Amino acid sequence: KTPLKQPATSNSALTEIQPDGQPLTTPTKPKEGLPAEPWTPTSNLKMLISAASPEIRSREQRRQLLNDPSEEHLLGEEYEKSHPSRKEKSLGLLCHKFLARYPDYPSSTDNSYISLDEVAEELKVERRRIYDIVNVLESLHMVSRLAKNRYAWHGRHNLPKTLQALKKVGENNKYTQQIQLIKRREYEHEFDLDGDRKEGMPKSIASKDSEMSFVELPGMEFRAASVNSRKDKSLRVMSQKFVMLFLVSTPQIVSLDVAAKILIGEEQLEDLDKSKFKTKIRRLYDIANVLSSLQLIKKVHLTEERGRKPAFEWIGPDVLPNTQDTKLETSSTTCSQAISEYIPPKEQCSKNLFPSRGKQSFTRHPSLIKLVKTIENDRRKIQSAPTSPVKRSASTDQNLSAFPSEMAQDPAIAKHQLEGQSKKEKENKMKLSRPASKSHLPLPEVAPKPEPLGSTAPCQLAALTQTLGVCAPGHTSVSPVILPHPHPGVSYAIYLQPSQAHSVVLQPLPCANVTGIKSVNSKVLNPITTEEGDNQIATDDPTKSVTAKERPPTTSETSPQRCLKRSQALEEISSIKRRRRDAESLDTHLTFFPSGYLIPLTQCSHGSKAGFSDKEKAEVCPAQHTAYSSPITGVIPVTGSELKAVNIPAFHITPLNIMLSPTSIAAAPVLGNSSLNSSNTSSPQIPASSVLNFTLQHIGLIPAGVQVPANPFLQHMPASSQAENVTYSSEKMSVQEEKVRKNRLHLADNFLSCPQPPVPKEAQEPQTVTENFFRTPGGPNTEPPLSAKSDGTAGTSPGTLYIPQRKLEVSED
DNA sequence: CATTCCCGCCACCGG
DNA sequence: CCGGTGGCGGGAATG
Repeated sequence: KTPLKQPATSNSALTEIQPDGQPLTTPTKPKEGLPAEPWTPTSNLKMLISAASPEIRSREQRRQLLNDPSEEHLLGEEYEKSHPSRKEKSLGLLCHKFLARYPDYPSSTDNSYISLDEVAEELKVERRRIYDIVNVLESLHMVSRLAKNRYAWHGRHNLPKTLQALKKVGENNKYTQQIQLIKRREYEHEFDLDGDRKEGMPKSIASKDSEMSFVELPGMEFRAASVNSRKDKSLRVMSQKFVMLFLVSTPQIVSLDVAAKILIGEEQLEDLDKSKFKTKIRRLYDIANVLSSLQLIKKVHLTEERGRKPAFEWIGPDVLPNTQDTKLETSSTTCSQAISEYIPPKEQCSKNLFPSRGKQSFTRHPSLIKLVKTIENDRRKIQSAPTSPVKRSASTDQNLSAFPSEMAQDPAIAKHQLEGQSKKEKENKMKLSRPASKSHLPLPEVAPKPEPLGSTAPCQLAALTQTLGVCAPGHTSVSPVILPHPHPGVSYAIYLQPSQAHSVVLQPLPCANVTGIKSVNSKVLNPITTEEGDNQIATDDPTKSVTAKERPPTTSETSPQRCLKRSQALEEISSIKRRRRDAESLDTHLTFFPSGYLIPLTQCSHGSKAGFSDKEKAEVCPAQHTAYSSPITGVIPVTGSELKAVNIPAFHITPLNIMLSPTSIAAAPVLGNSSLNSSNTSSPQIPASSVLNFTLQHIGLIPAGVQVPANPFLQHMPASSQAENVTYSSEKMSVQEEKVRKNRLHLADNFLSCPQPPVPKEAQEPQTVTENFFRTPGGPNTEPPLSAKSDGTAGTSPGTLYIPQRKLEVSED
């Protein structure tokens, strides 16, 4: 109804102009015109949000009619025309607005109370919608019900505890297993089209968890006391369960359908009541939207066989496994967070984003907006692309550090800066910040689809792998890069599905920059992936193959791991079995990934996002997506790393001449400790110099590109280089830069994520190692290197390693 | 057509 | 019994 209305347009224009006025005037009721709400503090925020919000951004490509061939900036934005747009009424946006009203970390002094109808009125939405938001917030103990129409706002203060509690409960519920089971089941279905299959264990692990009711926090319950109603039903509980799923699963990614199945509680096989399932999904979307607004999760797409399926990735703070003292909790939560806590609550969001600039002006700054939009769009594209290849400009970070001036060019960078200035976490609210946050991981991730393996053994391998950072070898001149291991949640493996593989690889990236790389990768990978993947995967268990090869038996089946396995398996198989042409391709492939440094990444759970934030900034959001999308890339690196770690004989490796870098060495010990001891010693001698470079670069003392000499390893990669050249061609800036960039990209791409197994305690060791390693250069502990996280990224240069922010943080602590 | 998810009916329940 | 809550699912908007 009234899709386009002139009047509306006018209104909108006005609205836009108004600094605060809600950009969205009530569509339904034209009468009120623009209510000038007293949004003082938040108004700016809103604007920002609206501007930044992905939804709005593309918004229908805005009138094509109008054209605005060039610029746009404000103009483009201004006439949105679409008032009634559904997106503008989305729960996510509404939630943003809601959140903007309250400080993330309200000081005890300010008592913020929430009056539902008041809020509803102000936000101009039906009360019903507010309930949706409040209910999930309540599930996180960010608010508590005081009385009838009244809630108390606690902000994120309780978040750490709540998450911890939820995680604990989730573990008790054996959600991990349930997830596994469901995935396996799915997998089976897929594979055995016919269904049937004897099914090893159709019934789930009885988790009679049944409905656990609402998880309360120690300090909180009494609050609600009198008016509190028990028996909370769905949304609240559902929300908690949903969060639990993220907290317990290793790649902290949960697909909607899996979540729905688990939440339905029914595991009983397939009685998937279709309608029930649908309803559940609907609810999950509601919850997810709110959680997304809270920056706790973000939407991703798992590329799976048959297309992609919606899923969400946890991007919230890591929850420490062990509770220990309260103090710990608080502090542990990431330094940045802690810091943020103390930050003035008030301005939080938007303002912080652009501190240096006038906030308002900044907000409106056309270029900024544009950037945001662009980013968003890119991100979107990437995401949307079914099998989008990787793209992401790894270069971003480097550039930043190296050449600040260049920032302008890279949107990501710009963002980065912005964020950097402000406290990162805080601004999360803004959509702007969002993109940045996403990107934090430099490594591409692999989406895992655990199903295949069904097997059993828990995989420590994965853990190992994860633990170690895998380094993708740079190409040619590039110095070795170290990838920080993303933490558990961060990365995941992509499924390599046979079918997908092709597509993925082949498809060009939306992003120009990356494209080149991608294509290269694709070339190499394709052959293998495609064929092998299909055959292999379909046919046998990757695990088996792996094992045969020399893999440590223990591989587990975590989803990510599986991926790895698969990929590895593929590779191996291909190499061995399919020597024929495949072998060739393989070689190429191998070539492609010459050496890598393994760094032990600790999986420190503690890493806080804040740490990431830096990285995030550096990496544009798209990157992540990219990562996901490009399974291939990820696979390769992983393999290499794993191999090393495992001591796999690597014939594969051999050709490459992979050497163990210092990193690897460091890693070795870690590995041993962590779980499999397989190799440790195997590492060959590593040139000390490389290490130094590493460190130095890392620290930022040396420009990444510079360190060249050290890496002997990189030198070989004939095929790959060729590919690169070919693909890449096109224009280049300075050769060097380009190269670097490429490398980076490569690296990034390559870095696959290693899946992280849930290995709580062991992490410490690795961490320690890592820290020491890094510190060495710097000096005594202190965190000279990246010191502030902000620079970590910057410091990094092409060849440089990425240091995981977490580490830094950890070390700092 | 598939995915996302808004809208709002209407059952429930606390007061 | 009333009005606040919030389950629930149709079906519209989007992809």
